[in-house]
Amino acid sequence: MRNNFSLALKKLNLKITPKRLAILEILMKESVFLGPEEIWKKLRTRFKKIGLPTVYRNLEELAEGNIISKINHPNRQLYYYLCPNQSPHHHFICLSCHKVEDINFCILKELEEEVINNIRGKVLSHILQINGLCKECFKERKNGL
Amino acid sequence: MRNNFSLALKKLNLKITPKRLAILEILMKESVFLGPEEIWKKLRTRFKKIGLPTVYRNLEELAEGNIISKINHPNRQLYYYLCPNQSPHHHFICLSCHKVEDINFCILKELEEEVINNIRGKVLSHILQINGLCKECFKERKNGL
DNA sequence: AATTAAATAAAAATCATTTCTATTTAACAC
DNA sequence: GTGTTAAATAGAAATGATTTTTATTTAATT
Ligand SMILES: [Zn+2]
Ligand SMILES: [Zn+2]
Ligand SMILES: [Zn+2]
Ligand SMILES: [Zn+2]
Repeated sequence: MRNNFSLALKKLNLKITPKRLAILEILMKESVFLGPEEIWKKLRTRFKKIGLPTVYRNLEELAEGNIISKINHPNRQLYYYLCPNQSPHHHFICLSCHKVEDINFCILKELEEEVINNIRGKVLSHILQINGLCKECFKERKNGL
Repeated sequence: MRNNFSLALKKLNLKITPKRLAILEILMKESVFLGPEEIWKKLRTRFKKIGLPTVYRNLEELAEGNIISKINHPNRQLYYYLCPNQSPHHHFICLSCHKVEDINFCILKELEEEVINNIRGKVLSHILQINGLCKECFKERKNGL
């Protein structure tokens, strides 16, 4: 996987730096979305010198290059997620525990058809995200915990 | 329509203030999404005393009450839109001229089915938005204008 | 080893948004 | 209309996540 990352970074003309790889490794281990500050804290256990702006910058570049995906959180802060699933799909995020799960369909085709036929414009990007409570968090809330 | 607004505000236990109605009137006239500062500038032609925090607060309350809808802009700033279309649907926004157009389908049903069957959690909210160029802006860009 | 452009640390700035407090106003009862 | 009360507001100030800046370091290439 480290090799895949290196390859992906090469393709984007991003240098393969230890910190960049560490950010990807941290994200890869997680099934929840993480914010820049959380990632920074984890990085600081491995690097004695690492600035928060470096984390912000790298996350932005990686998202720009579609290696990681940005989460649309209601609190409007930045969160990122590295999805192992390569096929086009969308995400369910748990607002309680931050777990990300795949929604196994992508509506891009239908959307583009609609936009071409009715709006006669061009699609540049689309957001589809479901916010809710995962199985475990929903159960807990039902039980009043 | 002013009466409809008053009724809607009543239902939300929000007082019917001139400024609140003015914000709704401004948004109703527009086919583009507007930011708090743009709305504030328009309001200042009618009210000599009006604070920007009042605009922010009101927009938030109106969005919370589903009278207006929040736009998900890539620049992550706040924008709002008052849609005349009451039926459940989603929006195409033009990143160039800020026009909002309706996408005439809502995928809430399919999403909930997927979440119930596969994720076994609860849907609290969902975002579907298409960002692109409207007919006019797309034409302009094609022509290299 | 030398070269060069990209990446980084650290400090500082930014600026959209929110909070705070004293004052005003809408809604309601009389 | 007058009085009462809770909500709304103005204005000033604070907030804090994110971005910018600049000098230094490092990855990649020769
Ligand atoms: Zn995924
Ligand atoms: Zn959860
Ligand atoms: Zn347009
Ligand atoms: Zn609409």
